[in-house]
Amino acid sequence: MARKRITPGKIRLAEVAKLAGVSPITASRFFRNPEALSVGKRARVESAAKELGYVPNLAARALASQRTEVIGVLIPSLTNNVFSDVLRGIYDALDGSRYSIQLANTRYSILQEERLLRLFLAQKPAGLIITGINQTADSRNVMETVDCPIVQIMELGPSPIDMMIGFSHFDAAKAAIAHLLAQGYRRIGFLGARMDPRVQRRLDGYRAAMAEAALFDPQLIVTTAIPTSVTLGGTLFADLLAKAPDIDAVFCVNDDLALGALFECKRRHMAVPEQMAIVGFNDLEFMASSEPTLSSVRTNRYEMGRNAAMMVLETLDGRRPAAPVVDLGFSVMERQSSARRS
Amino acid sequence: MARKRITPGKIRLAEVAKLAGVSPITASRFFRNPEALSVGKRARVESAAKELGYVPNLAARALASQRTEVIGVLIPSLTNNVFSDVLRGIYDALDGSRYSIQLANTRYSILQEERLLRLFLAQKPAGLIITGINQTADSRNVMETVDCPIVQIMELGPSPIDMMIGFSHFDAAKAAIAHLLAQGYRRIGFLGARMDPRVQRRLDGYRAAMAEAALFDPQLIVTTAIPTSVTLGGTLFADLLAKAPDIDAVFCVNDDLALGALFECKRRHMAVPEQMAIVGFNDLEFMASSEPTLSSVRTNRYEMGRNAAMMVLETLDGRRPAAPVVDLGFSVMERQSSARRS
DNA sequence: CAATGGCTTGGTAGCGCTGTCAATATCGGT
DNA sequence: ACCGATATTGACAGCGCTACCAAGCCATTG
Repeated sequence: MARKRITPGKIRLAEVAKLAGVSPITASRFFRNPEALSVGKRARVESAAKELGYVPNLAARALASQRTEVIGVLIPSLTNNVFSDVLRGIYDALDGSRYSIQLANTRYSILQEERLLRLFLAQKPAGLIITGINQTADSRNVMETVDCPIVQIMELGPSPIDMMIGFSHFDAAKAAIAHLLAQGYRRIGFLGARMDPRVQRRLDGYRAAMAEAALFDPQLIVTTAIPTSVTLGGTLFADLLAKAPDIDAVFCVNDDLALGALFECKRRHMAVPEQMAIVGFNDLEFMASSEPTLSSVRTNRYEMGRNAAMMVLETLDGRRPAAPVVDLGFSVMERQSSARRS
Repeated sequence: MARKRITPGKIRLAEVAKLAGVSPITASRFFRNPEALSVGKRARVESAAKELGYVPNLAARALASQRTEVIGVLIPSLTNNVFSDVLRGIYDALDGSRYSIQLANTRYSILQEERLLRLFLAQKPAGLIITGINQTADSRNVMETVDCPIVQIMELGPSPIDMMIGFSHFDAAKAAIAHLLAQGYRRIGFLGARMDPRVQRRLDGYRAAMAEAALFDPQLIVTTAIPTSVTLGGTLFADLLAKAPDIDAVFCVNDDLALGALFECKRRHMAVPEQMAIVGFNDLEFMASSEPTLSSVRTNRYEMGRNAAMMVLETLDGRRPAAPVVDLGFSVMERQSSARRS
């Protein structure tokens, strides 16, 4: 026969309830919905809990209530600064709430993503934040059957699973090119790395803008599947120059590439922007303080993370967010590196 | 009387056991220690689980076993690239294991850290990874009484709580200064931001190296509590030049500051390294591809995270790691920005 | 004054799994 | 063929909390 597995010093809800002179269930209610208690008992339970240093056992709570207080977050990369900003927003928004974060890294693989998704959803998360709109069909199915708020972040698309917050990468890239065209640049190269779906859409935006201006030329495009880096920016820029020596500007799908291109220009003693204009994407902090300062497309990454988490919280609170799809927009930061052609 | 709360479609361990023709407890054992089963039953349980798509309920497991399969990770910042590298190492090491990560951000506050620590430890984590060696006395007490592997990362110190992996920030800074001295630089400035304990120790290393060379001068030091950024690097460097216009080199406590200083030099048309040598810290990727390339102290951040997680895993497996304290060292990457003085 | 209804509180059972120990099967050695 | 030792398997209870229902309490109402 199994023995009583008594746990000596541990403080359980029952101990708090006894000290407060109420039933365990009333004490339990105090932690979930204090409003439901009479003022007197509320105070008694509160002080008893504090006196004993009670910390609820989350596993027991999850088992009994059949739900957890965990919000799953799926992002494709931990290295990319873009996602660290988003993450910071999410953590900040959830700070102080009773929810915690379960983070996983899909490494830009939608199959990996699907696997992680199943893993997460099996534990009944309170909510889910997932990157992008390119999930596998199975992933979508799983998400549609599950009953928890889901926010897709980073971009916008036609059929949100539940909620969505992001901006149009196509429009953002197009606006960057429009800026360069307005400044008088004509042979505008394109540098792309990693080529994930969002980068792909930036390429589409570039292509559309160039085609509209009747300036499109496939020779101007250099891309690679290799993950981005400053060094890679230099290499790709060199490749581009080899293919199209007559370019007068380059649009980089992110700021690391742009910085690499800038350094490569310096190495070749090419004047920026006189001989070569450069525009990046994301507007990381350093873009505003380089020499020359680098133009970029500002995206609101921190707000994206923060709002996504807040949308989840609101839904969990029963208050449906004002809009299920939020466009955070972007703005082209026009700096020295793309100033008007002399 | 309470009703049977039956959950219709859900697959529980009992269902798997029934299909496999074994008792639930045997099925349970399969998931925790397959070796303990006979080959036949092992195969039967395995195929039954796969057929039903069984996913264990972690909350129930945690409640019954009185422990979780979560490794807590406490880091001071989500923005700092340094920590994203460490995190990536941790995630990579734990990928495929049954453990998951619970991440929290202390925001460089040891009080915040203590609060998060209590929160974590109350849920009985399988292990803990914590940044640095400057915890509050209470934090230390809590950690010493708890029974789980704990790894302190990022630096080394005299009295590890349990395990420790890092390097000497003091020695690393001293080596950077030694390099500059060897190259013939004499008036070497110091730029510091955030000034967390590790940065402080780098300052100590700088001070010691300069004092040994009889070149120490407090006028050469510029620090601030403001979080680091490239822009700040430019600003601090300008401050330093105002205080000590005769400096011939500058040691920056991180690479962002170094990059900012480089840009400021360019803005002032100061030749690097002819008029001003620059050395950074951490050796982020871009340091090797800037123009000129920037010297820095390479630290093994990814390995630090990876090894820390592996040390936890080994301990949980009952295999005590070879060494409880690991010094990952550093290396001074000598590049153009600190080449010999002409 | 009984009936009604809202607010609070409590009792009971069970969420899905595993720790402990006991029982049974297997095996080599004498 | 018997013994003890080892490898497998099973029974039971309970981890700490909450869902559900019921009951108690009080004020209001016809």
